[in-house]
Amino acid sequence: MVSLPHDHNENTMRLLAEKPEEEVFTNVSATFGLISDSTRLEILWLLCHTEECVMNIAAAVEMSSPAVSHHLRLLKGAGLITSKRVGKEAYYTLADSEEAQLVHKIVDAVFDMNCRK
Amino acid sequence: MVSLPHDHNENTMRLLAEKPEEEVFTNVSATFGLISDSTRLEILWLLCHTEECVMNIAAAVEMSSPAVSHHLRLLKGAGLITSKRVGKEAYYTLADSEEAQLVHKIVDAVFDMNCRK
DNA sequence: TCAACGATTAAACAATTATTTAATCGTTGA
DNA sequence: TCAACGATTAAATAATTGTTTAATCGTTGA
Repeated sequence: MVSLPHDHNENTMRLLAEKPEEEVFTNVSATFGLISDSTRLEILWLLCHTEECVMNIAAAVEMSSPAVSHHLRLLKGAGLITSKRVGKEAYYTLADSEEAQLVHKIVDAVFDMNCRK
Repeated sequence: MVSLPHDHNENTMRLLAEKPEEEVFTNVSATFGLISDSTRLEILWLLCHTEECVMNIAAAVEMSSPAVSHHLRLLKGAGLITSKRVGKEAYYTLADSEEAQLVHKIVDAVFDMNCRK
């Protein structure tokens, strides 16, 4: 329950009463954090459209495999991508979850907008 | 034009041919960067629903005004919010632009999803 | 079985980003 | 006009995050 120094908008107090928990902001911002790094976004974009092993992903985004591995771990930890091991290779692709679908849609929407201007 | 160490998915080469420019990834990830900080997300959420001065925003998110000012500057620089000065106060609110609308929609969608679970 | 390969991990380092503190600017009203 | 207030800026500091390097793990095929 916060009190405001100034009182010029009755809207605000009502609004603050229904403000989501701190934790929700943390979780939501963490989701955006996953795609706020251009390398990681590039990797995710790739995995939205194909399934690939670490070496190929690394070549595609022109980064070392440890760096890519690190980003993959974050994306996987958040449940946005999945992996399977086939022989020596680990293949990554977009997860089949509601969250992954939503992020995919969101990424597409922002790309659309950004490519129009 | 990249070449891949391995060749196990014909999809990928085709895909890479239409991969967006590096700059697009940078711009898009920067947009997500704006809402990847929980304080800034909280501020933006607030300004999506009301118009307020810096002191009240600072009280609502329980931060100092210089810190809030700094975040406001980033959001404004990106065109997501606007401000007007009335007397001593500066009032901030969501910008009336296509980009701001899209970000608003996106934020709502992720909140919805996060609050259901 | 062991060398080669791809993937992962950990530690060190580099870079970026957020917050605090202190100083300054602009506006108002006494 | 000047003191009080709200907002902003700048510099210093703190915290977070990304990348490199080196070492390790798991799998395969010679």
